[in-house]
Amino acid sequence: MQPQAITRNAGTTIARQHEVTSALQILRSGAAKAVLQAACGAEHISAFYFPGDIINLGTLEGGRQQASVVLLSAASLCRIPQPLLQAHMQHNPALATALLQAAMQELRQANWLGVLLSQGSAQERLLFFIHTLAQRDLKTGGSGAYVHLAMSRRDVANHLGLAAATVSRTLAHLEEQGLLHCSGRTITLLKEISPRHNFS
Amino acid sequence: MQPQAITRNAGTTIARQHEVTSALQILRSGAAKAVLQAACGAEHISAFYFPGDIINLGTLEGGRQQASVVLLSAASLCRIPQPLLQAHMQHNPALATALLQAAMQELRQANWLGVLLSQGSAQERLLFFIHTLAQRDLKTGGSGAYVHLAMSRRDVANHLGLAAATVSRTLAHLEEQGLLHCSGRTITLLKEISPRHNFS
DNA sequence: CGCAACCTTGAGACAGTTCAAAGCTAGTGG
DNA sequence: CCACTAGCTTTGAACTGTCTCAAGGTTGCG
Repeated sequence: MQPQAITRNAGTTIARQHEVTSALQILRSGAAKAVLQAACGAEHISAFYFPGDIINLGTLEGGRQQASVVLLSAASLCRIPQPLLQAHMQHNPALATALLQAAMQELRQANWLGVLLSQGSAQERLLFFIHTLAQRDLKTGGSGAYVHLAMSRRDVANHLGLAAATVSRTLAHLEEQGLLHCSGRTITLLKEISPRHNFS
Repeated sequence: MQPQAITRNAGTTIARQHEVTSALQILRSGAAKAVLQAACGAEHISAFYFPGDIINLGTLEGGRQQASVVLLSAASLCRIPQPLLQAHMQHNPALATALLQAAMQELRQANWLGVLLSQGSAQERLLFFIHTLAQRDLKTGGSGAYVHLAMSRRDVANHLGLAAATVSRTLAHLEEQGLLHCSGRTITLLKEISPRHNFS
């Protein structure tokens, strides 16, 4: 019973909504999106995952996966079987705490997305999103000066509750303002971004 | 070191954003709202709490309170000091699991709110909200036939990402359609509500 | 090279917002 | 017990940010 290293291609579904699994998956490289499917057919991308993120926290202890997770690029995963996880938890109670903290972190992000979706303009939503990606880049050793979007405009739009056309237009507008430069899926930040909706 | 019963009046703040506390609080009666304050001054009501709900899960294990919690009516709380909680957890490992499950439940609700905020019309948002309250009423022994709103229209509007005027208008419209009857803060359900955005 | 998916841009439509005024309700103090 | 007040709710009218629809441009892959 060992942790397993796994590699998969872009487009692969690595977790399915409602699923009950017996292993925790952690993204080691690449990017993924969490897609929440409503009964009526509507879909919402509730989160994006990057290296270090836990994919299926929800399936712990017999819970069900809240959303399907689809890879946005080729990626590698680390799979930790449930029994192994439990063995570790017995030796190391801090692990349970760490998982609870991870869950609270996810909740925090979902709540801030709620603030954005309920009160932000298209521009605020986009700036916040880019800012978040840049922060993430900083934390994982990047310069924070440019951001590579792993996802399509349509995915960004869906996540932020906008139309794809609006994302396109708003990016163009931000570029006119000299805030950033945008070429394909690479965004170069030209000024400090201080989204109106700051974390706190 | 015992659990404490506490009673407070409407309007009392029973948890503050960013706070680090050393006790878990559970709502025993009454209702409350969780208010997330952004640095810019914007506020979003991320959730409403009802009897049985845990108010400050986020403060467990040195975590910080994610949002302020304000009572919507006179209420009673049960306060469980951290040491007591930990003592129980040692005897009963299932308790840690239960807390993680509670956190995942909160996350689930936040995610569904996201779907609603990003893709639902005003009518869908309201129907979903009322439906949720009715379901809650059913679970706690009510008939599910009528719903008492513990919160103001403005609070409902804020939570659903609408203007208060829109909530008022939409309720009037739903009443015209014969779906429900609305008198003050009491809503009587006249037909089965099947929101387009079903849980799943 | 050709296809399929993605992205951009324009024009028009519309749901919901804002602002404002008037009606209602519940709590307070005389 | 009633008058008063502050906040909540409703409703109207005008406005606007974003959506939808559609057409053309671009990219990348087989």
